[in-house]
Amino acid sequence: MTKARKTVLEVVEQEGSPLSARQIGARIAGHDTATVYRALHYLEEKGLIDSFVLHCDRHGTERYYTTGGACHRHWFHCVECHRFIDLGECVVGDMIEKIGRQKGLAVTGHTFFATGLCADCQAAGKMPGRLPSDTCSTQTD
Amino acid sequence: MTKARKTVLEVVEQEGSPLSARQIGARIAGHDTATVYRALHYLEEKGLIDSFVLHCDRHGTERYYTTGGACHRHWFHCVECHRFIDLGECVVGDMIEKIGRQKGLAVTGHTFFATGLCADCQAAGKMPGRLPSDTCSTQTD
DNA sequence: TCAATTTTGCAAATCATTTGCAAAATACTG
DNA sequence: CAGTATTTTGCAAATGATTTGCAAAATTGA
Ligand SMILES: [Mn+2]
Ligand SMILES: [Mn+2]
Ligand SMILES: [Zn+2]
Ligand SMILES: [Zn+2]
Repeated sequence: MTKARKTVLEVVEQEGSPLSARQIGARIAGHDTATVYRALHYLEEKGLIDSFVLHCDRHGTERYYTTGGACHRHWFHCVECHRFIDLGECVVGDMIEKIGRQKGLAVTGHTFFATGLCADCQAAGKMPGRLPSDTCSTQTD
Repeated sequence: MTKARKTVLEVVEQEGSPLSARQIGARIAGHDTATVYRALHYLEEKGLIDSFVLHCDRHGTERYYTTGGACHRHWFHCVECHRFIDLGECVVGDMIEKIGRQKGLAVTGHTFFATGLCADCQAAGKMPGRLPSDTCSTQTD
């Protein structure tokens, strides 16, 4: 494990919630974007991190990385403040495994996440279909 | 509803399984890529189609479009032949709604799909972690 | 210590998707 | 219907995330 890869892994593990490559790069000093992406590929292939692709109006289509391993989790993405909220350990794995087996499929992976408004943003009076004038107050990088 | 938009909608509805913008464009004669994308945005905003973003090694990160409306479904993507297989009507909507409510979240949408090997590709002796020399026999566009 | 292998930084390339802009199509109005 | 306002489209150029070629730097191993 090289220093760059270790650093990327530590950033992902310490954050706890999903991070984009751009966000990871911003948290690392002195490493090129290509190195970050190559480290992410390496770590995912080793099973040390997981990823999923999410599209939101503000950030477009980006891949997000989380800690990997046996106990994988799923997330909620607030379309207003763009924070991720932990939905807990996977509760759909067994379900999809069973459905797949009924159809003769060998399920090796799945992607699951929800979107909407977090509690804070609801309290702030934001509506799901918000105006473009609304700002992104919490997530700037 | 303009002709271009109607054509795009018909292509999506007639296909039944998810299609990428590229595939949709290939099924339509005489319409620019930009027009296809703009039609897709329009149709999705009107709730006539749904979409999700999926990443696979062969096709990279692409957005896939399906028929929209009340009864939405989820899909399995074969990483070998790249066909989509219908997993039936959504069975996670209520579940995630409940989990969200417990955490004070206003869930407005979710993405859920599985990946692996379809029955045909398993029978053909393909393994989930396949070699780059394996070819994409069924999906060419 | 020296050659072989792997990793990195930098710049350029990819590729899906978006956007500016003027022409074409459509909707409206008198 | 004619004339004008609004919307949509085609084309080309721009975007932005991600990938890749290549030579230098770092690491490995004998
Ligand atoms: Mn976001
Ligand atoms: Mn595919
Ligand atoms: Zn929020
Ligand atoms: Zn298959």
